[in-house]
Amino acid sequence: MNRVYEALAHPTRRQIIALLRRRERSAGELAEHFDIAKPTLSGHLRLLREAGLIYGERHGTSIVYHLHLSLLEEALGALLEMFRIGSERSVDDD
Amino acid sequence: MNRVYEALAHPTRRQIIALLRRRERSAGELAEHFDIAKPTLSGHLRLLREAGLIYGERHGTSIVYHLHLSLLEEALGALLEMFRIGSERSVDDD
DNA sequence: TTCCTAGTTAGCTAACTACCAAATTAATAT
DNA sequence: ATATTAATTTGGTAGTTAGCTAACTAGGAA
Repeated sequence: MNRVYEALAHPTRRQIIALLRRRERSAGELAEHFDIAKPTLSGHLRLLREAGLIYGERHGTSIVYHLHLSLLEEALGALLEMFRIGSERSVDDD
Repeated sequence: MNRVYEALAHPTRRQIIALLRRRERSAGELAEHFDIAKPTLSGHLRLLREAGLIYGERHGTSIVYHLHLSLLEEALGALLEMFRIGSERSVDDD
């Protein structure tokens, strides 16, 4: 879970997620949206992959990345739950 | 906004938020929950303060921290919006 | 004033992160 | 087998973060 929060901590990675939210894209397509070197982007993709937020499928020479939407929803749900937004505060506990 | 995500990236800071979600606490009370040196905790509090997620009020010698719930909700709302969970993907755009 | 408690700031080290260039792997085509 | 294209891994540097101890500041009490 911690990895998810860490993954979200970088603007580039949040934008990658936003882009994949619209549709799947190859690493090269994603690269066109950023002014950073390929290895740097590849590193961000690896981090997002390790956090379980995306996964890649090789199609010929290129690798197409997809968003693991279910996991993202789960993460956000956990976030909401953690802060218990909308629920009452308990009075008696530590 | 970026500061909010960065603030959420550390487990200790998320736990501080969770604790303050239940009720306000002084820095010292918070410290009891963690096995870290006071200055380290103070640093986390400063970071959360700079992200706008908490604020402190001095009461005598101690400083009582409160959660800025509205800002946290706003941040989570932005997160949901960013990923547009529940909405349709557009077909025509980049 | 002096002392005590609560917190923060300063200064430092160790560990980590972001980044790039160069080398490497993988798939396909010639 | 060789070449081409796409992407990742490796190796290195610069900057950042988390943690500590020691020193400092703020408020209240003796």
